[in-house]
Amino acid sequence: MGKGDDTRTAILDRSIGLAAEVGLEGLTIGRLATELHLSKSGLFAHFRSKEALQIQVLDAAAERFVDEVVKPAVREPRGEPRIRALFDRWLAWTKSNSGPGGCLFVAAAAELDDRPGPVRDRLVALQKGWLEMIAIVFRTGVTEGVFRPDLDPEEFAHDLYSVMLGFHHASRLMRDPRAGARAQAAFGRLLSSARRT
Amino acid sequence: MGKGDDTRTAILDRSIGLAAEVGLEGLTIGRLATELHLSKSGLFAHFRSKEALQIQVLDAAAERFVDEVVKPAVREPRGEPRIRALFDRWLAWTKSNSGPGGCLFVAAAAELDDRPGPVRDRLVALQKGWLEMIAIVFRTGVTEGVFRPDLDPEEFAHDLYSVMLGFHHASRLMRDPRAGARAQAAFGRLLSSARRT
DNA sequence: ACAGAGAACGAACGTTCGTGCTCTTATCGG
DNA sequence: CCGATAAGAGCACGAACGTTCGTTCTCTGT
Repeated sequence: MGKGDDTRTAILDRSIGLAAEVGLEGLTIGRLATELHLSKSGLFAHFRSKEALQIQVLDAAAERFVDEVVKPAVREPRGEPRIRALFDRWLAWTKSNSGPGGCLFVAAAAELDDRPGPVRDRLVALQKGWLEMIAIVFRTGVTEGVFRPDLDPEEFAHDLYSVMLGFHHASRLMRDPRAGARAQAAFGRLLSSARRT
Repeated sequence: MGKGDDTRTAILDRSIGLAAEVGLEGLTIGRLATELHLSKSGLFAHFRSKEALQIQVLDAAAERFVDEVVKPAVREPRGEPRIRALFDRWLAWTKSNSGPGGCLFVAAAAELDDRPGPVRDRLVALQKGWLEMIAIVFRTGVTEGVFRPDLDPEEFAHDLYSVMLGFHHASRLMRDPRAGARAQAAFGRLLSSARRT
């Protein structure tokens, strides 16, 4: 504990925002130090390599994501309300993440596509966890009798993620004001095709 | 013209592959020169700045995309065959683009999300053109009477692009062998919901 | 009061970055 | 076959990169 942890938290905080803008590779220790009024070496000492920093940034972002998106959602009633909360909060997370940059995970996903290494491995693990979370929520909806039992929960998760990616693209890159409405519409169609008849 | 154009083409060729791997920012003149057995300065002379190189890389990739995806697709019959050809060839383009890296445009989209400048502007323009192309193909399907006239063609384009993004994510990052099948399934659902009853 | 740990500093390292020069070699029209 | 012109090499630059080092504070526990 103590002061060091506060600094570390502040570093990771800024890193998340910065990495969402310029990527995990574009994230630079020098710039980070300047913005936080630290020396490069002092900042560097908190992590012993840039790679370690990148991984910890991913972990910190995931922790925040769970707090802001997953936890509140699982407090909603099983079935449709819960999955809708998941979706709505994910949208809000992507929109905020404040200022520029969009969602760190989406940015990192494209960046680490084909660059093997521990950082990529960590991201894949986190994404797998998130997709599994969606699938689980869907499955509980099935056992509750509101979703069709003949559907593959993982495919549902995949499709939902596609909607989210489409939203990110339309809103962040294309700056399309209809992005939100379209994401909601696509989500609605996905839901209604998953509902038990 | 002469030899210079051959070199330029070779540079852009390698640049497209490299940029798909490491991004347009990660694309480096030094590495490019080494791989192509050129001097940094000799290579640099072809473009007068890195930014100009990045833009020309985007343009070159777009040109190739049109040749490999759009042109063959518009030779297909109007309506469903044409839009299916568009989709299938896009999938093939994303898979090949040979070796690692995936689709340059998807990578660039995430990278340039919130980084203003001429490169981003160029990418947005190209993406807008591509989305418009999808919408136009959809519209001709409407006038042919095979697609529902009450649907928004641009929304259809948006939804189709979402499917593509989902495929890219599942296949490139997650290395999910079911990515192709799921993309086809999602495409099938999108199509059947767009067909006239 | 003193020892030790933790946190941050400034300076420097070897590399690589993009970008300029100048100079030499190839190419091609008259 | 020659001379203009295009293409590329060679070299150097300032800046930024990640990383290491030795040092200096400021706490905390004994």
